[in-house]
Amino acid sequence: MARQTRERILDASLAMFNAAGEPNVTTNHIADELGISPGNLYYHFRNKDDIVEQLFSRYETRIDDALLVPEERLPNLEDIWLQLHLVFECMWAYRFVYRDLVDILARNRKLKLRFARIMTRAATSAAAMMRGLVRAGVMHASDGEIRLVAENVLLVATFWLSFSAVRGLRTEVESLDLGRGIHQVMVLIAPFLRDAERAHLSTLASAYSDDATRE
Amino acid sequence: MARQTRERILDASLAMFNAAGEPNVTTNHIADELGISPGNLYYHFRNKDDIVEQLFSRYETRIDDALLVPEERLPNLEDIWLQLHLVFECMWAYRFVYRDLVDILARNRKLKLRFARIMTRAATSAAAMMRGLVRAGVMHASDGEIRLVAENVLLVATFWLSFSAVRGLRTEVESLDLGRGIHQVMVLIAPFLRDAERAHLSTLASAYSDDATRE
DNA sequence: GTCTATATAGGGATAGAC
DNA sequence: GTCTATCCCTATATAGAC
Repeated sequence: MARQTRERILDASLAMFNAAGEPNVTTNHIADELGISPGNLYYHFRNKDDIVEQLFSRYETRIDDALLVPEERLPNLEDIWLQLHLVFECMWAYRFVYRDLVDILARNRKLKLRFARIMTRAATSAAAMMRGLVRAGVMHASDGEIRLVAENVLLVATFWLSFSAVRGLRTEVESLDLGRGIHQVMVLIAPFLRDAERAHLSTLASAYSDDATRE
Repeated sequence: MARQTRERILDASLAMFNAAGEPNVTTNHIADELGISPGNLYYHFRNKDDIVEQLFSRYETRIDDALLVPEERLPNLEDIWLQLHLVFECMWAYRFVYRDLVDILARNRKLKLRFARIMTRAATSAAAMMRGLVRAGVMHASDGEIRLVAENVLLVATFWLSFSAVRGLRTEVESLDLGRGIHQVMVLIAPFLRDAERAHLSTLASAYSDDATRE
């Protein structure tokens, strides 16, 4: 049953970190939630940071997978949309990482390095996708433009959940907001698309944009 | 001397919050730094939140001022640049607010409401500036495009400092990064500019873009 | 206004019994 | 593997002397 308890601790920690923010959840809270003793929790994990790092490893595996660029053929808009969907689903599942990103990484040097690597991979992936669109004739942009836009894609994606939490008055960020996040990323590349594709995009977008910018 | 001590506490708190993050600075740290007793600190402020709220009020006054849109005439690119500069300088001065934004606002409902108001003002200001550029013939964009781009302007500006801290390996965000942040915001509107202005912009930008995306 | 001393609470973590 | 008990430490906050 050791394995099971360990997993239960990780699952509960993830849920509680996501709900309240990692800094606001103590090891005692986690033990209470599971109905186990704090001592038991510390039998399975060295300390709280150990739990965070294990969860980060899960996250890392999943985001690495989501960032794989299919090399077989030239990408189209649907490919981008699909990949963004995978990435945003992953960010949503591990949103505690993004909620207190700066603080978490500042307190843990190892995680900072690992996250920096993910960002580099993401930048490469985003630029590759856009260069694919250019080669496919769907998009028109110079390498310099692509580099700058890719950086903004990273930024918007990374902080979309935080932005969503802070913008407006809702206390809870809802899973619904993911679609709007994907849309806001697409807005970054829309100006560089061929007219037909841009029109196609704004059709897809109208579903989201209805209540996109109200407060 | 009461007034002076109060101000000294606020100044030291701001510096320490900015340096280490508000959650990582205790009232004892602040008292130690100033060479006063914790009791003295609590004579001047009800609690730590009181200090945070007073600093937030300073920030609020300054950002409100920076967000004022000059109504006299149609804006040009330099006006945008200047306003962004004022806004980014303010964000830099009170960067502790942005470093742990989600957590701080989640823990203090009043601040959440006040920040939401600032965001609404900022969105209005950004959209107004862009509509001004359109009327001046410098920019070409529909109202719908402006609304969406304004939202991304808000997001990039709000989280630029966090992004900068998390991207790459430097521990410290430097004041130098402000220029790059302004540049990344300009990248958002560049695709909608007339050719002449876009060229002008990329000339201004070359100073920043040299080491913009290295890791 | 400022200090010293202290109350109170909570979090992280460990020892040792079972 | 799990629990009970506990230690240590730090943070917030207050009381009362000066």
